[in-house]
Amino acid sequence: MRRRQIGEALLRIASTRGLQSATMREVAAEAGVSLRLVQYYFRTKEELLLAALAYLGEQLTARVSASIRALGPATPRSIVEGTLTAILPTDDESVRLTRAYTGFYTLVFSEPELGERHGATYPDKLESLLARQIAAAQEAGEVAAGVDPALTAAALLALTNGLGSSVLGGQRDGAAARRILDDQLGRVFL
Amino acid sequence: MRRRQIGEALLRIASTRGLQSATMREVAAEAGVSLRLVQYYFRTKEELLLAALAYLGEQLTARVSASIRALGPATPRSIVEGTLTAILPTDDESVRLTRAYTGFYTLVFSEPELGERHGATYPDKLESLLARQIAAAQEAGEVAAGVDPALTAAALLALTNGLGSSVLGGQRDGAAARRILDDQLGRVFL
DNA sequence: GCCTTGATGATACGCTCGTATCATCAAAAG
DNA sequence: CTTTTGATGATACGAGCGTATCATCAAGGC
Repeated sequence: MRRRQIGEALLRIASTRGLQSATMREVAAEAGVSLRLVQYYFRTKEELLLAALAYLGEQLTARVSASIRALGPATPRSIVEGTLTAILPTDDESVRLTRAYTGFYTLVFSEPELGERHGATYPDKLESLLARQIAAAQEAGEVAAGVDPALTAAALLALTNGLGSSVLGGQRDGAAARRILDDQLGRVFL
Repeated sequence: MRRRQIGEALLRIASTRGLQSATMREVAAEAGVSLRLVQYYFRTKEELLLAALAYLGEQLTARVSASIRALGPATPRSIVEGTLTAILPTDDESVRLTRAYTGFYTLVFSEPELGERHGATYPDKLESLLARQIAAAQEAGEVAAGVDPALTAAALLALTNGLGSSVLGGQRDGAAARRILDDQLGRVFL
């Protein structure tokens, strides 16, 4: 559909030139349509941003589940590892997704209404999912008894986000970030 | 001096309304001077941003050393802990600094020239400092032998940055972030 | 066959931005 | 006393932004 085509164009701009370059005119050019058409399908820019954010969410969850599936049978560890490595910007697709996502994340800092209108509980859901898997692994004896699942899940997710920022900032590449994450995962899971 | 007064005004805006609201006119109003005066002391906006970034760096390093000093005698662990907790947005000052810093950090994503003109090796310096302290603690037997100082330093710093983002994003408060960080520190240091 | 309606184009409006220009004025220098 | 120079004010300019307006046109319902 036209809406999707335009929304994807915005995401493409957000992951290359940055979300602040995603003006109505730029989005129209990127999508190969006229400015009028963008306005026709999205009455306001906020509407367009919200739609694009929804598309991004779809792609993100699709990537996470694909990454979990790629790690073989679903064990607590494979779920945790698959989730975190899917988020880490290691290949082209994850770099694109992470770039676009952080663009929206920082945008919400200056336009809090956008976040409210979206219900951005995405990180919280991920975190509780991870905590449940760690708790399950702990019951199965794959995680040391002294580990607090909630604290550890939060730490792993924050670590992954921080590593992602450092990769996007050019401080290290995806492989190095992956090594750091794997090292920490190896300290959580026995 | 006038330059400092104006630069601090920009930082104040960056830490409250966000860096993208720091227009020349807003900075002038915040500093209580005319637009012309801002232009007089900073010929271009980039010059102003660079100067403000330098001021921010000063404040950041000052806070880090104060936080290390506050933890008593300088041991490897107190240095690591002081550095990381100084960065974490737990009180008003650190929230201000972190907000402003992430503002600049994300700005560099869209204007890479700004980062080049500043030599933003700040995170790398912090990371190697932490790695040295962890290695020293390891030699003193305060850190398990199986720990890789470089990987662990990177992980702790990325964790702290990720926690900072989550605090700024309203996902948790500074105290909760502090608990997560302390938990991880307790797993590194015996 | 007309007429409504959804889709598309061209263009304009009002605003804010960074920057530039012109004028003024106090104080220091000669 | 005059002149120079650094500091300050008022205002303008051109560009880009989101949004709005007006016109056109193809297709489907009656």
